[in-house]
Formats: sequence, C-alpha cells, structure tokens
Amino acid sequence: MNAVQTLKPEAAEPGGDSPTMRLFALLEVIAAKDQRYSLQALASETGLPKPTLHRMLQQLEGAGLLQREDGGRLYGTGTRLRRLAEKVLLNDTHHGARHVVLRRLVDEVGESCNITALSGSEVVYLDRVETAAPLRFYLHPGSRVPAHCSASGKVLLAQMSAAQRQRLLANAPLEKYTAKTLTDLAKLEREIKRVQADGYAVDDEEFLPGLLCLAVLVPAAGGAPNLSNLCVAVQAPIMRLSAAKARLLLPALQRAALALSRIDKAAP
Amino acid sequence: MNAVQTLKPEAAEPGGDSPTMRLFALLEVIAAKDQRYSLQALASETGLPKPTLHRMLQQLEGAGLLQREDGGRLYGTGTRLRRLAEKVLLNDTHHGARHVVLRRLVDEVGESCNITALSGSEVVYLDRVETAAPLRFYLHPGSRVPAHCSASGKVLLAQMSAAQRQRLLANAPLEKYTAKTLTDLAKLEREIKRVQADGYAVDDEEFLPGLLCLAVLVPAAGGAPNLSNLCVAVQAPIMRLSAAKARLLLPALQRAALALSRIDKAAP
DNA sequence: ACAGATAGTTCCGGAAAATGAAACTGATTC
DNA sequence: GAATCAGTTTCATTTTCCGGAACTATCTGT
Repeated sequence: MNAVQTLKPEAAEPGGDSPTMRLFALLEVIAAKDQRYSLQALASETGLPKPTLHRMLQQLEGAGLLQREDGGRLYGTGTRLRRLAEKVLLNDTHHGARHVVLRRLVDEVGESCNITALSGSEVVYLDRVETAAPLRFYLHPGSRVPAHCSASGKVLLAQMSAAQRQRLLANAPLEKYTAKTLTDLAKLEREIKRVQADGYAVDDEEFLPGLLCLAVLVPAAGGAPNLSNLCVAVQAPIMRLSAAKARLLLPALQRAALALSRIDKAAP
Repeated sequence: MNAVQTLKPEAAEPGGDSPTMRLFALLEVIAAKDQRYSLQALASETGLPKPTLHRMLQQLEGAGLLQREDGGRLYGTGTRLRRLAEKVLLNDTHHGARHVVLRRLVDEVGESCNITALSGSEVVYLDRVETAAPLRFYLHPGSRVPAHCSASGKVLLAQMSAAQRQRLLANAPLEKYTAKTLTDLAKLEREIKRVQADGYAVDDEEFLPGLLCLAVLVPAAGGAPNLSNLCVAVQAPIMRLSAAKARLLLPALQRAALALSRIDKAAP
C-alpha cells in the first residue's frame, strides 16, 4: 500500500516552499530596496510567472500589506506591513539576546544606553537600559525623536545615499529644539560627512538641553551591501558625560554593536 | 454542474480570508505583545483548532519567521521576521518623506489631513496625521472609503477618462450613506465636471454625517501624460470647518501636493 | 491616426496544499 | 499508576493555488 510512503521528498529544505513562503519571499524582495516595483520588474527579479505574481500582489494589496502607487502600476509596502514591522522590533527586545548585550554595555560604561532604529523619518527607541545613577533622562522604549538632532538619527542618515537623505530632510524645515540644533541643511550635511568619516555621531544638547548622546551603527548582518537600521547609543546628562569623555566609550559601544550584529547572523 | 460558481463574487471583506492571511494574522498576534506564546495560549487567543495552529507554527518556524524557546514550548519572533521588519522600516524613505510633508500640513492648517490613493474602486488612506483638537473623526491609515462620496475619490475620478470612470462606477450602484450622498450617476458626472474645472473636490457630509473634507490631486511625477493616484485632503467636523473655510486652506493643500509630487521625482 | 510592442489582467482545468476530527504520545500531577 | 493536559501525527475531504494561453489596456514608432 504505502511502500513509497516513507520516501521523503528530500531536498525540500533550502528555502522552504509553499504558497505562503513564496508570498513572504515576495514581501522580502519588495522590502529589500528603497524602491517601488512594477509587476514586470518583480517578474524578472523573482522568475515567477506573471499571472501568479499578479494574483499574489493582488492578495497582498487587498490585505493592506502592500500599496499601489503611481496609478496602480507600482507596488510598495503598505501600512499594515509597516505596523507589523514596528511591533516586531518593539516587542522583541526584552527577552532577546539584544537586551543582554545592552545590559552588559550599561554595566561597562555606567550610563544609560539604548538600541534605536529608523521608522518613517524619525528615530524610535527599541530598547533601553537605565544607569543606576539617580540623575537621568527617562525615555521609554517606543518613544520617537527627530532624526536630524539625535546621534542615532545622524548615524542612520549618514549611511543613506544623498538622494535618500534629501528626500527625508528637504521637505520640511529642520525644527529647532535647542540653541545647538542644526537647522541649516548645509551644516547638517557637513556634519553627516564627518559622521561618515568618524564612524560615530554625537548629539551635544541638540535635542534636549543638558543631554549628550553618542551613537554607532550596528553593522548589517549580511555584510557590506546592505544598509543597517540599528544603532546603539549611550546617553547621559552633560554634567556627568562630556563629549570628550563619551568618545572614550567608543570601543565599548563598538564591541556591543558587533555583538548585536552577530545576534542576527543565525541561519536563514 | 456549477451554475452557482459565478454567484459568489463578493464574499465579504472583513479581514480577508485565505490560508496565507490567516498565517499573517497569526504573526501579528505573536508580534503584538512583548511576550511568548504557547500553542495552547495561541489556540485560545485565536480560536483556531490546535492541529491547524500546530501546522501553521511549524511552517513559520521552519521558515525562520518564528523561533521556539524554552525547550520548544514557546514561540516568539524569528530572525528572518526581524530582518524583514528592519528592512521595511529602513527602505521606505518615500513614505517617511510623505509623512513629514503631511505633518507639516497639519501644523499649518490645524486639522487632520491624509494622503489617499485609489485601490480598486475604493479610496484607501495611505497615511494620516491627526489634529490636536479633541473632537475628531478617527480614521485609520489603511481603511477604505467609497470613491463616489469622498473628496479624494471625486478628485481621482475626475482625472480619469470618461470610459475609465464609467467602468469603475458601473460595477456597483452608488451606495447611499447620508442624505447628501450623490446616488445618481448623472448628478455625480456633473459634480465631476465641476471638480475638473475647480481643481479640488469637497465632500460635505456625503459619507459621514458631520464630516467635511476637501481634497486636491498630487500632480503625477512624470509630468503630463501619466495619471496620478495620490491625493491630499483635509478633514474636519463640520462644526469647526465649513466648506467656505475649507476653501481658504486650498493654497496650503496645493503647496503640500506639490511637495509630495516632488518626492517621487527622483529614483532611489 | 494607426500598427506593433509591451505591461497588465482574466480564464480555467489539473495539481497541490490546507483543513480539522480523531487518535496518539509524552510529560506532569494527584 | 491512573488521570490530566499540552503537544503531535494521521488522513479523507475540501479548498486553494498554479500558470499556459488568451485577452485588454497602454505606451511607442512612423
């Protein structure tokens, strides 16, 4: 009856294959670049037949995971997908290995540290561990700060292409939060250049008076080509941490960044 | 044999239903809280039968979207899902830039504004920024409204050819939502004419009682030939914003529309 | 304006996957 | 050591998916 029953299909391991996984892979393709795709472009990118692709895209759009633009010709990410992305990043830190790395970093440097990511045009705090010192800024995970006047924001902007950066910054004036906030696009661009050269960014009272912050990028898991969306940063009252003193913490931050990037290296 | 086959055109659109979407909804449940779920917990949370759930979780785990912890007892988000989440948020500067423009517009006009697009025959809210005023309509991004009784819908219909418009409107009767809803095709066609002449559309309680809305088109990036699929609109309770007062906001809306159209001008 | 090219969409019968009741396994509890 | 409960496997049935072929809308050339 079932002589062949026990024979496994074998070789089905690599990517995993099922309608759902194909849909997911499609989402990954679309999310991979800061770009919108036409059906045709996706067809040649993925090798899927056009009717199949069309059906998949229709389904994803109907579910709000994708959105069509430019007269319905181009597909980009939808609100529902973006919301899920935020939830995933926000709600997964506490039990994860990331939190452990962050805690060790705080033990080492003695000041509050946080992990941040870009969401839309703002920086969102994904996780945070507070220092034991009694005087401290209290910023909850989930809260947002503008990109142009935060250390994390400047680090994340610095790794984008000039066109991407322009897109985010050129359409609204750089809001002034303190006397030190960079509100001039040219000056900010010069600052970005320096961040690119140095590999870190400092926010010296540019967002909140008395708050100093230093951030470095968490290298992308894949290696060179991909951009990263994660930062680690240390944050303290300026009376306890000067910019010069903060720079001494750089090696510790970079070690933590490396550890964080390794966490996501696990097999696909 | 299957005479009834064709009689099942629209089977309601609550959340969308298909194996894949059920899987996606499951991911959303798991990602929604900073907590790990057991199979049992998910069963009572979602109401799905245990074997079905087990299979779904197995599939998601096999794909790296979920990870099991605590000896295989509990499920949490996996690396692949986290990586996708990061990419989604990082690689969508278009959306980020639009949001910036929208927020600035809301600051300027003092009422809730949104960016909309046509999807199928309905208008979908791509993004929305709320006013600070306590009394307000709360419409989520991603929700859909009919084209024939929304300001955005009328603007988008007005730029189509008569044939295209016909095709969209002929499909379903013009549903009546309020006493002011235009349910007569000829009257709607006349209203469309006026929209074409004026360059904006008003929805004066045609969809929801008490809600006034004014929309303008975001010019297509390419210039003349292409149709655009984007609108910007302002929306407020009628007791705070009359049609006449709304018209005074037109310049601000048009400025925002121009800014939005510029965002998509340059490739990534 | 018109033909030709190209992108997008719909059809539909064969192929594949999802479904969930019932039965099974294996811990932990009393 | 029997009762309990979370988790897992099985399998006939139902549902969905698949993608070649054919169609339609839209853009390009002349």
